Amino acid sequence: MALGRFATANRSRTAHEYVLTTLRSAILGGTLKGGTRLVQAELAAELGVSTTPVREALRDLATEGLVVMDPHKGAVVRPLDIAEVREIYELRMTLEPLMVRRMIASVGDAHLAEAEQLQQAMETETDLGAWVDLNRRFHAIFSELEDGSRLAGILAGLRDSAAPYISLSLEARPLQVPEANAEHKQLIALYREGDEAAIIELTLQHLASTLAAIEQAHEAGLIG
Amino acid sequence: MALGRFATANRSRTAHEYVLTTLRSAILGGTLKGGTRLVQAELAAELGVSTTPVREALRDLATEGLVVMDPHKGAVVRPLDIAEVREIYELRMTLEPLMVRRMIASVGDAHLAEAEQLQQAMETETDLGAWVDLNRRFHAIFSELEDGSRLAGILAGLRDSAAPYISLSLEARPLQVPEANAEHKQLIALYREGDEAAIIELTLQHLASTLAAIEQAHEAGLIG
DNA sequence: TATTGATGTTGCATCCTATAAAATGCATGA
DNA sequence: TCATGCATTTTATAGGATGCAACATCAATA
Repeated sequence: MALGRFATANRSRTAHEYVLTTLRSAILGGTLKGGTRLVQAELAAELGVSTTPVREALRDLATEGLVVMDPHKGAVVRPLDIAEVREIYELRMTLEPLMVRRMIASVGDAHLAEAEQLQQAMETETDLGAWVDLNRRFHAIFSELEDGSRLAGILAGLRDSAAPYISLSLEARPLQVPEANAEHKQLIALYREGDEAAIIELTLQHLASTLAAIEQAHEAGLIG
Repeated sequence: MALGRFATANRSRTAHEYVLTTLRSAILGGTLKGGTRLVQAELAAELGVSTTPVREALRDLATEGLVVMDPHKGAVVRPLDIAEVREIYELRMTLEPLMVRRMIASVGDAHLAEAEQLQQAMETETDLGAWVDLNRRFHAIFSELEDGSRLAGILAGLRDSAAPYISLSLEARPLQVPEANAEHKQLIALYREGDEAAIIELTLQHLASTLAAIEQAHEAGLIG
């Protein structure tokens, strides 16, 4: 099942946590596609732990919404359909503005400098997987400002659920990358100015264009 | 710890599910108060299962946000503070209108008749615990119309998290009950008419007044 | 203050049981 | 005779119990 790539870069405090983060990365990154059966014994053997922490991790992913579990039947990677992606984006477009307002209040120069560094790295990054990872870290800088709040948790869950689709969409239409780079640059500038309305507008526009790209890729048959 | 009252009325398919629903009810109903330590061995003995399903249930509750778990430290019932209650209501006031729009589209006469029955039962109910349960079932009729959607899941989580506070607030200010009864009656009428704007307005007003009641009870020192 | 030891509790591995789905055999009807 | 439906067995896999090891906490001591 080729989880080794994820399994190595991971020094968790507990086996359960290790399995959880490994599986989550594999699902979000698209390595584990929707519909894949997740057999406890197989995963345990592959990751070098017993089935107990694997079961716990699968349950966590189930309540997070990334896998589906039925009693005595087992766990399956949740196969999102396009309707659910649309709902996720509807909710994000409703909630992200609230998040923006809070982040403006708590963002500092250090954060913006860090964001700028990542932004520049993304400009020159050619590997798509690496770019996606940088992108995640970029947005994490802002999200972590409000870490621990309900809103941040909900949005994180929504973003995670749509992440596999974004990866696929980027593969299908790589020209989205320069667009996103430009938007990130603009975003930093707007945060420097503290222009709330403009940030919200840019955010909504970014979400709308991402959803449009996913839908196009879906209609073209590039996404299940 | 007196979980027996919940433990009996529960015929789950798995021990894990049984523990999960039992603990959740106890937390939502206020039997297990915020800050209470949840020791796996104790719970297992009390519920007549081993520690394995208990741990799984605790993890579920942790990702639901009802308990906090630290590695090797254990689980504690999450002590909500008033700030978090405010955030929950802010989010609900943002999201419930979306939910209303969907529910109007899918509600039928049978649902409204069922809601009316519950509404009438609540008019005459004197026991507070029983009233709270009827209230939950009343709102569940509407929520279940959209069951399975992301939005419904998020809202269910938010409502659950605030539930202990609502219980406490009702105990502190029982006059909220007739108010709520009147609002429920009005709600049914508005759904019959399909008046979207009015339903949303009433919903927001209901949320605002509930939050105000909780805050008053909090300021009066009746709520931790 | 730092260190060490005792204690309680979690976390994990192993073994066993319960369950659901698949496979097999049998009977019945065309 | 063959196909089809039903009952029964088999097998794969999830769920649960138990025992032990790892860890955090706190108290006692230097």
